[in-house]
Amino acid sequence: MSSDDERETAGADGAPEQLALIRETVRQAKVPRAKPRTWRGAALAPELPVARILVNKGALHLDQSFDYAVPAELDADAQPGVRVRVRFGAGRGRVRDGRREGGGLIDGFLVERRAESDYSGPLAALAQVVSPEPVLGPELLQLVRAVADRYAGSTADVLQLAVPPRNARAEGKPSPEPAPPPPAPEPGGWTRYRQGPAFVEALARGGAPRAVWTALPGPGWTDELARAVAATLASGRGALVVVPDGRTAARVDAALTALLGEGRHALLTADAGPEKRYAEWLAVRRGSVRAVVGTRAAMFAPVRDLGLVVIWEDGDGSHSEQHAPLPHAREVLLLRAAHDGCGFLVGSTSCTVEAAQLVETGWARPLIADREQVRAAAPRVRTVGDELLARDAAARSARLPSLAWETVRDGLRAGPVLVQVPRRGYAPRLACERCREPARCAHCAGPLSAPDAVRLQCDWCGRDETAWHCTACGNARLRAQVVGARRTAEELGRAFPAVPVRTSGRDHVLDTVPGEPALVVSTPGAEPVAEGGYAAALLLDGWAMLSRPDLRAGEEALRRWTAAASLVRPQGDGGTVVVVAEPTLRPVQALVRWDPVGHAVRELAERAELGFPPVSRMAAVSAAGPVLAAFLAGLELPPEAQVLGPVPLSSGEAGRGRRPGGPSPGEEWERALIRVPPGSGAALAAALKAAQAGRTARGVPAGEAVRIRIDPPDIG
DNA sequence: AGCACGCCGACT
DNA sequence: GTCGGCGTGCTC
Repeated sequence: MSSDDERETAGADGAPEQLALIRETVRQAKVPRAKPRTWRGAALAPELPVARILVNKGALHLDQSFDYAVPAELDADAQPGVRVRVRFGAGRGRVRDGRREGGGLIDGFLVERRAESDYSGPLAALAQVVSPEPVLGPELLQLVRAVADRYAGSTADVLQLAVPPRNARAEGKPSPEPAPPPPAPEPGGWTRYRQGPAFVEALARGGAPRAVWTALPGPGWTDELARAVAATLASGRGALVVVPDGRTAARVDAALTALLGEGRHALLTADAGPEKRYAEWLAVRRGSVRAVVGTRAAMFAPVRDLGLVVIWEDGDGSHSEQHAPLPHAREVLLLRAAHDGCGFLVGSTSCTVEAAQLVETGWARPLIADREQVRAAAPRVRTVGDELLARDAAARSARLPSLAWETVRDGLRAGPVLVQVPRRGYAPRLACERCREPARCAHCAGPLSAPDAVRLQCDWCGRDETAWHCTACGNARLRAQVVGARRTAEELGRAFPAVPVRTSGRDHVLDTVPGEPALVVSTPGAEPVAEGGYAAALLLDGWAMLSRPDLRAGEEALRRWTAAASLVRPQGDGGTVVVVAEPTLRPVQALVRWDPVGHAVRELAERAELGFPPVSRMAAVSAAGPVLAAFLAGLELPPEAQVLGPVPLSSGEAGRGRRPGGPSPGEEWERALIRVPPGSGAALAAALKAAQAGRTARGVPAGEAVRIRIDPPDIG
């Protein structure tokens, strides 16, 4: 029991308790718009005595709000957006001493004050206004609802992501005075892009340009990003930048500080403690800071009068929120841009299929550099196929082809050399033995797997494949692709004993390395920035990346290679990249040509042809077998929807850990995929949400949970 | 999720 | 008659 609870039960100053409701013996006949006049001797707020509350109870209802009466003494504080506590849940309540004892106190947000309630029953009173600080404004609430709809999730779940927990100390301190808008910046590095200066000028003029920015390799992008933010501020509006991790946030933060000085922007990352973080968030909400850079939780940051939203490196997996309903930062920012009519920028040295789609549909325009700019900024990229691996006698000790060997050796004379090695744990997938085309189901083009050594089965629709042959070359033999390159890197270190070896990986990530010769061994995404750029990079994880059972394997490999290669000096300064991968593969060729957009456009065309996301919208629904069958039977899907499966979920896929609502050990869970054509995504989400709401309204036994995942990432 | 209400069988 | 089994439904 909290101290608040005790205080109230004791009735010390007890105002809320005095206001307790007398249960009416006979329930009022259905009189709509009942006024909350069922109080005994308690004064209500004279104006707008009804408060609409979103209670913080996720599983209970998906969207519903509840009306409470506003006691006169809470009238002033009970403004829209404040945090409140209300009694909720005890059925119709026990009556004792002529007073109604409600359920426990739970947290909620006051979203509206009204004159009357639609609810016909007697209203309970607000128990407490936690603080008069309005934290949930109408724009943020609208966004929260839009995200909940987009992902077939509950408003309460999204609210938990969007509004940070309160910190009383941070709330007590006033935020700084807002700074006046800065002058519009010069275009700086944006002149390297054909439409770059126009984009920045449009922002400075108060316009809302939308663009997919394929950033040139090298360190220039942070300053360019800062200039886009500064231009937005110059127009008197706010800006929001979401980046994949704290390291990147720190780099953008530094660029903003260099351009704008201190105090004009907030840094919202998990690195700061709760008090600091909440203080920053409040400064944004109060309007004293107009620009934000942060990691994915910042996608909800309540920036005043939003003029620009930016997502950097939208292909990075950390842009997917880990909590229900698992929204993706790019999609949330798209919702914000659509609703607020603000500018939108997705930037990366690579290009996702989703970003390419934004351009193809005409919603956004490309911000790209001419080929000569690319040539001036990019390193030289060369490839080595694995057929050469073991043959080279000179490099046998490191099991490296001679080209890779020489590149490292030469690079080490000029500076640090980056070696990208795969992380462990990539699942191998089946591919054509001859040409390595991924094996796909003839019916739905889902990925094939071999549950036992004999049969072939589709992971999506569950059909057995009895006569597989490669659609690209006609071959009928498959192979499972497996790799292990970490040892190669270790041996590489031994092969250059005079050179320091530094590693950067999951548990120990380096920010930067000095410009002196060193071998820097890193897993993808953890590459340190080298002062002055790397002299060379060796990308050893080709097969591991391309063997992942994932639709995005090619795009993801290219993204990680491009990100690493972008840290290497330009070709003109001797920068060289060697990628150990089959030179004929599309992502490898795209890297050599430095053409991430071309790659994404081709992938997009292929996805369209096969009915894959993001051209179609997909949802994964999983539950125990019979529960799933009943759920699917009760769904009122749009007619164009196609249900694939269900198929049994392997225990690994079924759910990490034992989160509530997930399968318990030994339970047989299944998964169905539902796909709809472009334009029907909202209808699909609405159908799923309605079905889920129907179930949760009457409480669901623990074993009967149904998990819904819009845009499932793991559909192979 | 809790919790109360309600409609059934075995007790004083 | 009335105590209490848990099946159903509501929570402003």
